[in-house]
Amino acid sequence: MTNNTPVTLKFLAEKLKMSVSTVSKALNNYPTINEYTKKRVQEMARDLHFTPNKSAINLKEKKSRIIGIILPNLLDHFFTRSIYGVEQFATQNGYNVIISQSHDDLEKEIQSANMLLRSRVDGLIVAISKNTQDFAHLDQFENMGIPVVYYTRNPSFNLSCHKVLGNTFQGCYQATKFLIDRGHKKIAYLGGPKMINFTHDRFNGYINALKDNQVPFSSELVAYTDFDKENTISAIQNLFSHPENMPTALVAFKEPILFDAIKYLRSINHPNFNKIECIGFGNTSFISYLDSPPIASIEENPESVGENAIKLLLQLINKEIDIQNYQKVMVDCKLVVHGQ
Amino acid sequence: MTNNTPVTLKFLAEKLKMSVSTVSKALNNYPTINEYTKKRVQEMARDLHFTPNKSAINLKEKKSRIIGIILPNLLDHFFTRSIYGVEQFATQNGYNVIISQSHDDLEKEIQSANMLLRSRVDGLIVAISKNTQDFAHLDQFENMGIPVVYYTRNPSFNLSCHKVLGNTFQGCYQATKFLIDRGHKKIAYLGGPKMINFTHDRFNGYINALKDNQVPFSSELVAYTDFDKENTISAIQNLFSHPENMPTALVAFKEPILFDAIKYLRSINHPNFNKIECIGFGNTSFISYLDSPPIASIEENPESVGENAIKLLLQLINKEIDIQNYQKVMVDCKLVVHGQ
DNA sequence: AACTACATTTCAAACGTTTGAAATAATTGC
DNA sequence: GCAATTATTTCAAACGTTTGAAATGTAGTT
Repeated sequence: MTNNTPVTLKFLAEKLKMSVSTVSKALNNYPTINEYTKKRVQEMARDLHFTPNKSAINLKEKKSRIIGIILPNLLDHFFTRSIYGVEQFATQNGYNVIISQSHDDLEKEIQSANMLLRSRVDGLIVAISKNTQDFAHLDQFENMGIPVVYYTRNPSFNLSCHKVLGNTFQGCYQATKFLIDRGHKKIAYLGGPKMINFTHDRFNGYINALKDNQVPFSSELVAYTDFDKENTISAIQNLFSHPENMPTALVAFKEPILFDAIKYLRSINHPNFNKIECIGFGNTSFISYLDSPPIASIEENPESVGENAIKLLLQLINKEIDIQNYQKVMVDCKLVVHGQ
Repeated sequence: MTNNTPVTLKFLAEKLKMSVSTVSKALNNYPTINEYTKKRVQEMARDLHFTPNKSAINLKEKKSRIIGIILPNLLDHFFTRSIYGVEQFATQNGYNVIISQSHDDLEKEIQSANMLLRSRVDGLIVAISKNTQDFAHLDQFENMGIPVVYYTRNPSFNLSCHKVLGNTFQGCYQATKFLIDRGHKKIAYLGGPKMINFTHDRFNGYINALKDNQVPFSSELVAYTDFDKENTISAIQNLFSHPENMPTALVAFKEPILFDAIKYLRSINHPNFNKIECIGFGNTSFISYLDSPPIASIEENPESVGENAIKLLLQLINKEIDIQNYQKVMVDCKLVVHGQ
């Protein structure tokens, strides 16, 4: 049975023969309302399935209790796992979350931003697209007093924004150190696209681990790839083409690249294949299905990154931190060694 | 520079020394408004970064142009891919999407439903949790005239609801037929949790393919597992424990189960391991990294399932289809044969 | 009975938009 | 030059809620 008259406060008030404000206050448990009245109102509201209209409340309250998230896509487990952290904490604090994918396209990112602005989100969490150079569409939010927290992918050159990042330097340092401790001297580094901001941090983690442990650096042991397969293969070929600098270990920027590397080395029957120890960022369950799994993974703790982002955002929303007092939060990575 | 006075129609009106209604109509391109006036208003709106308040519009229009989606989780590629289809088509038609995860928990699903109801979504797309038996929280929507489309996971016993489903019978039939055509007589079937509604459809696809091709059926070739690893292993052990019914091929309910199966068979060095041909539902990019990949995958076309769901939902919202005229849409699977 | 004190309820305005009806201004025809 | 049209703008109510101020009701005190 479809109910035609929507159940509003007014409707309840008429049924109960009292004023709208009494009904409202009764439902919101105002101390000035008589207990018996409250009970009557709440019962009626329940029986008639009264559902408060959020639009009306938002309009009155001038806030939406909605957090917007913009991210490149939902196919990357890093992002979906990070959402888990955001959602969990947001829900606990009475906020809802609208997720919008940019598909790594600036135009789509702008659209998403505008729609979230119209929806008057109380705050925004964003991982920018590969192509975002101009930030007008995101600066709008701060101009309207709506806090923005950049997470993971962020405008690295810009210090005037809130950021929550994986400590990708530390992660890469740790991985490299781990390999050094296992006796490797020729550790290859396969980096990601240079335009992604933390590419350099990871490289620095690698370099510093070498330096701190007196392992000589060679540029022959470093190559970069975007996420394109062909590109990755040629980068690996490059890495393994210098006899005097033949890698015995590999640190890779991200999981799919790492898998491509492992697969390639296996396919060419590299003589020391089973000696080569690999580590990459990311730690999907799929690893357990590989026949030659990486020796360890750099777990980026996406849930924790998400949780830190929403925590910071809520502090900004609640003005516990001034919006101009720009914060930078680093979330450590954890080296997960895979069992045999 | 943070702007304190929010830019509203009223604010624009004062600046321009005209009435709020003129401003509103100018922005909405009413034919009765003078062209020059429109231009002035639109310029001012642009310059002052006027952003219409969606809550106010929703309240007035009595619709939100928001579609709600409830699904078990975002870690499953089927769901994230399906969202792509929904989002794409929704955006094209001026709708936004709020995604909510139930984490396969009924309590959380109820919470999600209530929050979407308060948000006055114009329609709901839902894949129910494993434990959803009672539908009161979802029936609310239809009672308020808000259409609901169940997709993938749905209340199978209930005919009075709109459904969009993968044609899982056809997918499984096709896969089984493919294996029969390759000469297999002993094809094992590894099914999923019995409480998921399409478990039976898949099994029927398997059975019917056997029947239609005069391949004798044996219950020794059938086993079930929930998604638990141990459970899966013991199911496989079971399948391969009958000498007179030793499988030479396998159809698996879903990808992780399939991978577990392949891994196990490899680990025990099954004598005919490289002869055993496997197929499973799902078609992730991981497959390319496996050393013993499945011979084919049953591609469920999640994007298409999502797109069909949102298309149907929009037709219901626009009353092109009566809400009581319950629809069932089936989306065919496609067998993707791997490798050379 | 009159007053105070307190408990409870109601009034009325506000949030930002839309839109049909009414008002006003500009143009045309004669 | 004035009525009749037509073009353009404004008025005012409505959407569903919240909330401080005002009004009303009740009980207690003298």
